[in-house]
Amino acid sequence: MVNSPQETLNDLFAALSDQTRRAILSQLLENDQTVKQVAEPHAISMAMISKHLQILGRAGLVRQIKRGREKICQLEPDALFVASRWMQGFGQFEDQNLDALEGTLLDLGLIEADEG
Amino acid sequence: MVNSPQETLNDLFAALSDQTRRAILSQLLENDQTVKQVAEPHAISMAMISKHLQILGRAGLVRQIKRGREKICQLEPDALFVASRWMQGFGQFEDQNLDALEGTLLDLGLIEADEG
DNA sequence: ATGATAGTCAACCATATGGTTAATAGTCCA
DNA sequence: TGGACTATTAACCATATGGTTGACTATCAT
Repeated sequence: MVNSPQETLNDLFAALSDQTRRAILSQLLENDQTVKQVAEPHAISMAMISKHLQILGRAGLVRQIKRGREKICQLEPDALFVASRWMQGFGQFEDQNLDALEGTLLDLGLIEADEG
Repeated sequence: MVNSPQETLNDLFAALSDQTRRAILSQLLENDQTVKQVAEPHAISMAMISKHLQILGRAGLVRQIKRGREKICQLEPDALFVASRWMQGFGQFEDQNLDALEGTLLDLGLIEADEG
């Protein structure tokens, strides 16, 4: 079941619309963590953390790798790029300039094409 | 009642998590529209469009100006910048690199400041 | 004044979400 | 083997959301 681009954006933005989930992403930016470790700073149940991680997983923002009885959670920041790209359609703010820049940079060979 | 930064991001991302609302933003990117005009391409009731516009308004993405019996809806793209900025905290994806690169390129004279 | 038009509000429905606690499935280890 | 630990699932609750229809307010035009 491959999601449509619209559904992908729905899931992405919905995943980002909760502070706990954004905090989890920040934690995972520092380093990979087990579910337990992810839960630690938050005053909510493990069950809820598990659900949040599911939502982040559905959005493609977090990957989980089973290791023994633990599960390692890793950030997948490329998913954010999709959302960022969508936003760049809305000209006036500075990212747009960066977007325009990308083509130039590719031409100049200063960056690599990594179309996800 | 000033929203906390977290609540601001909640509202922003939640507003973006619905395709109808994203479509409305795209419409308003083209030109300002009355509520009626906003509703036209969508197969849902005016009441629902009104609600969507409320949510977009709460997120700071759309402003409404009353003109006679109509209400003109205008895009406020600066709000997107807040969300975009938040995303840029997540280093690994290329915007960040582009951002860092921009200064270098300016130094090299390969691009002009604030180019379109 | 009357009617048509633009927009919002209220009541309602179904479903999703953030949260809980309790139960369950795996895994590690003494 | 049995207990401790990690993580998910199930059942439940309250609230929010996307949607409807119908009533209502305000404005425009004849």
